[in-house]
Amino acid sequence: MSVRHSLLALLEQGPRYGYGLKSEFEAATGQMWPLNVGQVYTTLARLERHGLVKTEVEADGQKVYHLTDAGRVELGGWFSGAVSREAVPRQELALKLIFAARSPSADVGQVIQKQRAATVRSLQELTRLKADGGGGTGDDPAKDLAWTLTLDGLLFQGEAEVRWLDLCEARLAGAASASAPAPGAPPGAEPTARPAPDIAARSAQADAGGRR
Amino acid sequence: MSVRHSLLALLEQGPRYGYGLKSEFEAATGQMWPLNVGQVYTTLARLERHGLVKTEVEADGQKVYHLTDAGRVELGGWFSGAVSREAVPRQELALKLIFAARSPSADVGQVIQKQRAATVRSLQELTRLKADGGGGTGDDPAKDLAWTLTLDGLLFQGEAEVRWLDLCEARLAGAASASAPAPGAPPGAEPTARPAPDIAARSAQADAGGRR
DNA sequence: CGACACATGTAACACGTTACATGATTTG
DNA sequence: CAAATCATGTAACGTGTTACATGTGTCG
Repeated sequence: MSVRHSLLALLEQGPRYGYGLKSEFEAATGQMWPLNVGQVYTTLARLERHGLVKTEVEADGQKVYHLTDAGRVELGGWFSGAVSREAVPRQELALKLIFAARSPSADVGQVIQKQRAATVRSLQELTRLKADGGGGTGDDPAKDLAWTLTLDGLLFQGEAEVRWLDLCEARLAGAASASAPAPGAPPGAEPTARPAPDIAARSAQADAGGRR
Repeated sequence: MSVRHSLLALLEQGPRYGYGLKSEFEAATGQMWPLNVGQVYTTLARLERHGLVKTEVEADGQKVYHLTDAGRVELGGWFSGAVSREAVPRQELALKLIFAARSPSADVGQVIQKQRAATVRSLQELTRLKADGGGGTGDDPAKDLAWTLTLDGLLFQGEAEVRWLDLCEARLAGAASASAPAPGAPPGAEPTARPAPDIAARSAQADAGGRR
């Protein structure tokens, strides 16, 4: 759903070659998301099959793709509609924890720790990237924007994930102690989300090797 | 990647019928994720092709699926590895904003507002669901756990998304005023993420109709 | 009897992704 | 000249997803 619409967005600004779309896509995302040329052509073929795009063959055999009216409508629909988190990929991580919790062979706590460590590592990497200015050092403003938006998005997602993992850990510990009551643990004391700002800002040392 | 591994996890607890896996999957996720039976069979066929699952045909023609050693290894790998946000679906929303920002026909501000409104609505819906106790009213503890984890995950994701959208809005306003300098806007005053806790707790009234 | 749950599958499609094959043109 | 870039595409695979076709058994 993303490549598809992105190509339509690029074609909105005028007819292009398939190859050109690849470069433009990568330019627009600041090399954040490399795109295989092959995928451009397969996607264009599907778009053409759906009547969102039309092809014109030039004298030398090269093909120029351009948007149809239906394509313009589709693009408008993308821009005016919202992206839903529920519809999109089943939350794999939640699924994983659910099944890890009921698996005899898996240790949920460890699954959480593994994921948490990986996410924190990725957050540190992202903060580093952001501090570096995104590689381009300010040559292309569009690229910088793309980088900033993307990096921020990943950071926010990652921070939310870490907080969620912590909450899950607490919840699962509570569930475990419910079946085998822990000493001095008052029932009904539900674990709650604690605010955990600046996760990514914490030093690598503090987290290296994982907590616990 | 999710259904695949979930089925392996279910088969870890013993051989099952394809149909039974569907019910168990839905029971495990508390009906959070309905699963088409057809997909169970197609997925099982793929798993068998990869040698992660084996079939035994009973006298009456019914098939029993069970895990192979390779399947057990694969499952272990799932549990012990981390899920990466970068690899998984290209952040569609970021992509959308990037292309909306450079599209003459789209109004980025409006795209952001639309998405924000939808996300806030979904957050309210989620909080409502959570308050309701997840439909099951405590009959099945596994189901409650699944619901809690999932709902919390969606809540955290959604809250992060709203905060990110706000940040994007500020950034884009800054970028716009950079090309056409706003009066009294000191350059170098970078917009920053403000903490925005309890977004979902805000009343529906306050947000109905969108801000602005 | 008829509806419903159990049980099995196929066909078809969408999207993403990679690997491979081919050739023209440009440029160091 | 050789390498890189421009340019086009096909084949194949993985995953998710839906719609359809078929049959058995059970229970009201």
